[in-house]
Amino acid sequence: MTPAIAPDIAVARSHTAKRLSILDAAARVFCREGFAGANIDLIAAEAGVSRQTVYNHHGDKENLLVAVVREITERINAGVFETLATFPDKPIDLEAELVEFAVRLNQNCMCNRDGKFLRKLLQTEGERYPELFAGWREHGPAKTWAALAARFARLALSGWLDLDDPDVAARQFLALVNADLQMALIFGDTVSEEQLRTAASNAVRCFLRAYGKPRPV
Amino acid sequence: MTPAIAPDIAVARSHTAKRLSILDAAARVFCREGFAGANIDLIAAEAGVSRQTVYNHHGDKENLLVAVVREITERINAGVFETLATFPDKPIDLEAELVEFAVRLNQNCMCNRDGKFLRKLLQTEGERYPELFAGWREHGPAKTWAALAARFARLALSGWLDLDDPDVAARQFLALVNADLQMALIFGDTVSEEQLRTAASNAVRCFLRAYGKPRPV
DNA sequence: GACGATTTGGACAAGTCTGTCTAAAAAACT
DNA sequence: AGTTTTTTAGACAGACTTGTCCAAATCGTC
Repeated sequence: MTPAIAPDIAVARSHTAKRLSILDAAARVFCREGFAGANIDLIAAEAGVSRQTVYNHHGDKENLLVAVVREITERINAGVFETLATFPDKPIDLEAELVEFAVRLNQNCMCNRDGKFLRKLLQTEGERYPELFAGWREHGPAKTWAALAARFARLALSGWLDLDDPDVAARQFLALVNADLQMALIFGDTVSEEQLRTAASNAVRCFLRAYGKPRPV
Repeated sequence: MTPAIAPDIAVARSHTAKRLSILDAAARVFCREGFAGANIDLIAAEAGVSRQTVYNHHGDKENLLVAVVREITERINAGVFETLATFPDKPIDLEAELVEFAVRLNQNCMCNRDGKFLRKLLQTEGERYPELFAGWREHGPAKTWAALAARFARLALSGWLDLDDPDVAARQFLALVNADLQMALIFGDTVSEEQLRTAASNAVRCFLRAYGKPRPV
């Protein structure tokens, strides 16, 4: 078996490596130059691959965009899921733990490279290829909001929070967390961890002033 | 005098009309297709003008982008300034008046066509032409935040609010107001006034739960 | 009706980009 | 070592853009 499987794996490894390299370069270039301005020769060069190879792997330029979006969406969803699992369901110090959670959320989902790429691609090409992003639209933020809302609802039930509408609260939490980062995100600046922590801290303080309750027994 | 001025005015009127028509069409096309994808023939057609006229007015394609950004930035700044003047400095019913203010702010500044254009152009071309948007960056949102913060500080002084940091509160207010509109804004959907009002209402309720005080005497 | 400025439509060269094709080279497999 | 698959480099046609040029047409004014 091994002699039959090993080559497949080897092929798959190099094949996949090139595939990822191309998707990576394509994401960078699409993001930097926009779809129309993206040059396939440049993508190939940045991927360290010949142009023909790009065409071999993904056919069309439009097809390449589809593949890029699919790839990034999957990575982001994984990151969101992973981070949501670290939500402080049974907190000791709710404020501190929410701040840490917010920092993780931003680092893993919004502020990393994938987040920046997806956000920009959405803005740039979202209207032109609505069907491309329709999936993300429903499975991405909507799912995130719902999951976060469920966590907040639980905290409300166990007496930590006083909420009317957990869905609204979840959206507001995310909005507050990004309040101080708007400019940096729009301009694609890199955000230092200190900025991230300050932003999260401000956000959580406001959130808990609005919805917090004294620590339950 | 009139015989000397009248023709100038008439010329200026038609000249200005065409100029605005071109800038308008250019904004639409740049926004839809990105800088690289924007076609000058298309801009001319949408402006109802010949291509040569576009070149007569603005010379270069890059120059045209500069003119578009300048024009839109000015319009937006005017809208922000005008709306800020309607801030409820001496409220009777603070919650209701803040909601109305938030709705106006979104209608006049964030959610109208100019706001959408500028936001998208910034995302698309902000990194490529940083000097182009540097002015906006400092004079736009920074000024808005500061002005709004000053209004909130006044409300705190007169006993309506309990604030640590008016600047943070101002950013949070704006973030909250947009919390429910994120998706629509990213995808360029049109936002109904009802959505706007609900969003503003949720935002103000949260904001006042965090920072509000019982009505002062 | 004549004049001056602006606008128009179309032609044009120069450049860029996509997507295909080829034959040669490299890599992987048996 | 021999075979098969993938990759490469380069040439190529076709299409599309930008920016310029020019002669004809249009417009508002005198």
